[in-house]
Amino acid sequence: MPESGSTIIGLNAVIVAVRDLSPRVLVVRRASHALATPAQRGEPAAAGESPDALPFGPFGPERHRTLELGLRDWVGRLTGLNLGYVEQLYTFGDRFRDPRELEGGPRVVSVGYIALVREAPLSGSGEAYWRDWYDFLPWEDWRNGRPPVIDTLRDGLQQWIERANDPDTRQARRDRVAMTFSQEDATWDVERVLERHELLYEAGLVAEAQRDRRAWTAQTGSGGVLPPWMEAPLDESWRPPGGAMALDHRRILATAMSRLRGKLKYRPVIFELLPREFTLLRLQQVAEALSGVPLHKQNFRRLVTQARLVEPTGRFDSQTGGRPAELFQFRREVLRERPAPGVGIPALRLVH
Amino acid sequence: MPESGSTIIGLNAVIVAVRDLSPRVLVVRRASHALATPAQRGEPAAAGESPDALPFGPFGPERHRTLELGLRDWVGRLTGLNLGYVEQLYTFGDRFRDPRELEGGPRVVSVGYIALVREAPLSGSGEAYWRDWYDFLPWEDWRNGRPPVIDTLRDGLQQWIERANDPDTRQARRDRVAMTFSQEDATWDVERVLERHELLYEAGLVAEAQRDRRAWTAQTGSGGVLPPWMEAPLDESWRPPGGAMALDHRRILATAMSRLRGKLKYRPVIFELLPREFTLLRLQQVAEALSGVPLHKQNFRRLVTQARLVEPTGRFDSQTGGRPAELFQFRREVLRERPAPGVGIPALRLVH
DNA sequence: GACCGATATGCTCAGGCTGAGCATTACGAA
DNA sequence: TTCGTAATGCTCAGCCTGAGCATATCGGTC
Repeated sequence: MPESGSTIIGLNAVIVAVRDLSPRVLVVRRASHALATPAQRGEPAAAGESPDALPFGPFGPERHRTLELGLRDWVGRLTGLNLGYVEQLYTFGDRFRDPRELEGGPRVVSVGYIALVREAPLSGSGEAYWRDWYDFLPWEDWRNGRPPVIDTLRDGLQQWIERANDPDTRQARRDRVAMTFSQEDATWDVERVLERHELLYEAGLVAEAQRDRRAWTAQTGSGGVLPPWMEAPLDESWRPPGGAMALDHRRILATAMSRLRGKLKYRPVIFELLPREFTLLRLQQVAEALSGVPLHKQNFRRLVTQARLVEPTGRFDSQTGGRPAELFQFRREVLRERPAPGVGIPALRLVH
Repeated sequence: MPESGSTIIGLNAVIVAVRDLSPRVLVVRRASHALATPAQRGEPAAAGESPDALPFGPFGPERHRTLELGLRDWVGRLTGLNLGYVEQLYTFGDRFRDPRELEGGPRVVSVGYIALVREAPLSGSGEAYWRDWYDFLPWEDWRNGRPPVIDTLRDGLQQWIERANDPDTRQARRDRVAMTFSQEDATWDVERVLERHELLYEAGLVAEAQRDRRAWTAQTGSGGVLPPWMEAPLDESWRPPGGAMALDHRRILATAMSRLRGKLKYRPVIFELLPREFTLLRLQQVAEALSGVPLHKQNFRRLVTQARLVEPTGRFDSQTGGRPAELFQFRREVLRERPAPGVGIPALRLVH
């Protein structure tokens, strides 16, 4: 098998903004790799087009003192954005995460970052653009109740469970499905985005699983042994939900969503996405956009005001269609006072 | 300045076990690097000895399908341990994190992992041994009330605040100290281990800050400009608390402690450190050892039993010195039932 | 054989927070 | 003036948490 043995380090950025009710992520078009058969039969990109990719930049050890500074540098050049809040997510280094490895390309280890910005016009050299992150992970949006795609997924997962011959494997699969796609909607855990995506990948239900499987068999021949994480044969009638992304970028996006949803609860990161002054409704909308569940309005207000997370400015916004809403701003002092300030400290639950 | 421009990837492991009341981490002796002046005037290692280091292994892309499998492989060879729970922590890539870079050595980017094991005799090729993690971060152990070293640290931090000439900088420093080393003990946030360590490093209060500063000036000459994160001049009478570690390994340990303390609350990882059957007191002791705070006994029991995290086995342990304690075991089914099972879901607070 | 020290285990109660709904206020438009 | 639409205010039951008091059951001692 061709394998050069070399390794290179790169950086991927999940840059998040919220526009209106839509959480957006910055993507670039990536020329489809020869082996990466464009399998996205789903909604967003027409068949044959290149899938969206997260911005990627190489890490230049001679130029950058830290990984994060390296990231800020090339993101700035690509998009003109000056990143505010930046946090390292995870380092992705699985073999064949870039299919060019199959042809002897180097192992690409990529350090993923999440960055939060207030949406601004893009300049810079790249052809980056914003896209709703639920285009890629539609089953994560429960703001208007249970998303219909969930039923499809549960069907696919049920098939995956039944495909296992061994009863123990079947039980293990059943448990995993129950844990991540809990049967009763009330216990939907908004933070398990990554676990759900990994389960769908292993079950062969997302387009990338098909793509990687084809790339693998094309390279090793159909007689070759598939790695265990690609064992599941695909039902040919299956239409993979959600927009596919290049390489393992949908997994990186899922990691970012998990992390951000978790962080919301105990750190005031949400204000990185808002202008200095905002109404409480706007704050709630952004919290809902990110967490993907509707929140109880009065309780949400009570939460953020009683936690003294925000303070009134005395100014008002009259463009509401009803009674004017007071404008609030983030109270920085809260950082000194409370150990873990965040929105939805408990409220990130479905409203019934 | 010598700088080769090359980069290599390695793996660091923070392997944690709990023995009696002591949370332990696996370390190896590392030959002190020429530039890394042995500055540990603190308690544990005699001056001149090499500091402890976390186990480190190179990543071999040709051999290992994933980073984690690579880690399991060399840890197994080094220690004979078969790692159970393993989780990626963070990727460390700051310039000069390995002082050999100052002499033209390569940039070493290290992916840190935390692993939980039940303590077992060490075999394998290495001279690894267990050490109490509070030897390295003594200010994190509040199980017997406020640790005395806290007063020393607050003194040092006060000096650091006052050393700033600019009033804004002074206020920023004051805020940061208040946030991490909260003045009232009641609001001590056990999860901010990393933030506290980074603050102490920047304030020049831990031995590694001295060491790195000396290495830097030795290389660039005393006239050279120090990087901003090393600006603070050191008070010569200062005795840095806690045992120093090689390179940035104390920072990696702090990252692991932060992550583990946070995770305890919402994932049942604690059972990775316990035998299959245990008393509730033992469970509490391990939770206290990791979180570094005493817990209210009756409430702790109520928490874990009412959350149905454990189930009684009907067997008893009579070695308690008092009434025999019933043995319990982890209830795996809880994973399916509750979205975020963990011990101390709310109880990780000081008992008054 | 009763007593004591030590620990496990059981129970209660006040206070705070959460989920949920009802009520009132204040704008623009008809 | 009325109506539609939001913003904002208020209440209340239920649950969870912090804290303490009470009881059970061992080994060892007198």
